[in-house]
Amino acid sequence: MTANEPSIGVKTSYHHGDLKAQLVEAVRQLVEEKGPDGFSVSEASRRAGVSTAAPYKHFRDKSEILKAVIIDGMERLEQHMVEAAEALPQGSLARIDAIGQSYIDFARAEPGVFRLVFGLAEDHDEDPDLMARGQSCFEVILAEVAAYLGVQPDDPVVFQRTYMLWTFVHGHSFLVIDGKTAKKGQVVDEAAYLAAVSRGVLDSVRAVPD
Amino acid sequence: MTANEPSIGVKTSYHHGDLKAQLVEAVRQLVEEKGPDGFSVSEASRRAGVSTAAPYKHFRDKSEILKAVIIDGMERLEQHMVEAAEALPQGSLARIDAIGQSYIDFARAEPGVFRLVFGLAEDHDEDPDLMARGQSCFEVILAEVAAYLGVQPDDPVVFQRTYMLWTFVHGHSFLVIDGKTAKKGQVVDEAAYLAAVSRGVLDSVRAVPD
DNA sequence: AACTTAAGTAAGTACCGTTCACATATGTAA
DNA sequence: TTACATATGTGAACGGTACTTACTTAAGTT
Repeated sequence: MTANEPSIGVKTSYHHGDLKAQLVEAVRQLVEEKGPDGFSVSEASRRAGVSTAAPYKHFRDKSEILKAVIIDGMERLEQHMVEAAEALPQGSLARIDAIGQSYIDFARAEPGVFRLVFGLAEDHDEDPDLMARGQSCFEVILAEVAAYLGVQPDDPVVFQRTYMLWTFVHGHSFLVIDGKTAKKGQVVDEAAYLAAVSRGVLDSVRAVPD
Repeated sequence: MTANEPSIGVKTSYHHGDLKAQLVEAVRQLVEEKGPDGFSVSEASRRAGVSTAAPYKHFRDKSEILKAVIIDGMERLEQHMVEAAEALPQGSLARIDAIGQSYIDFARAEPGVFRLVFGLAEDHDEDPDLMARGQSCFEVILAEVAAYLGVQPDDPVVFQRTYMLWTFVHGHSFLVIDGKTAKKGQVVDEAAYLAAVSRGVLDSVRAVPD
């Protein structure tokens, strides 16, 4: 046992009992505190109250721990979106706006994790777990757009419009957490702004040729 | 002198002559090769053919080297945008589209640097150099949008529309380099897509209340 | 030619990622 | 219960990295 007491969880015996989950939680906290690349396995171990070698019984290497944090973040983001949608009537613009807003809110609440989820690692597209989770998130909005437009989800126009909305919300989220919008009262009313965009994308924009 | 020959530049004498610039270039290469957090000062020193302590005569610490790479990237991005615009008539939608396309092209060509420019470091918004460079980039599009809409650049509507365009292009760029669009023939014709969005944002979207 | 300063070096410190040999707890089967 | 396999912990070590320090050498400057 080290001189330091663990700062999260309790290690009551030689065996920890829940180390894997607590390491993920420790890394999540560190990522928010010090930025996506500002965490160390050592520091996470210290916070969980175990030796620096212990994590390697649960994860192959540092990047696997990161991946677990990313997947956890994706799951929470999707849940956040679903919850935001539930309160509003299906097939309504308000519901689509609420989903977009929840996406932006998540980025603001957990910028470190958000950055991690989207692109810190270069090789996301080679990992089937991550791609599947991402697809699952995308389908939440896709289903809503299909319902609003009154067509089948596999109609190409649904993908196009959903993608447009996503790029907008995604881009705005990044610019927000990068402080690029921090100049005084720009984008004062985010909700009105969102509504204008979704209206434009879903009602006004001409079809893009396939 | 180390056993390794420098891989970029030539060290003809005890004094290097151009170490600062060559370190930035070495880091730029490393960032593209190994990702934004996959570079080390040591490796960059090795590539420039100097000892690992030499960089600290030119930069305070690792983050200052990164910042130099970021500013260099921002300058090149802006130049890229300006060059793309020059070929086309001022005040035309084609010109605005070309600027957007050059932005996306840059992200595709230098995904590592692009990621660095936008948000790897958490504290961009606290650095006046970086903010000024970013603003300068933004103003390139702002001026074009103002010209297209036929109003003064300081008109609030110009900011709104420019910001909308930026979030779209920015979001799309990130999704592209993250491989999130890599599923078959989605967004087949990027140019047509861009044109539809810019048309929608600049011609169709209702005004957002201030 | 003497002095200051800019720009390099080698060696050292502290930390980090990872592995290894080993220790201890837990589960299963005799 | 006992014996053994397995899961999960430890401390010590290795090499790599960021950065500092004391020292050296080149390049102005007067």
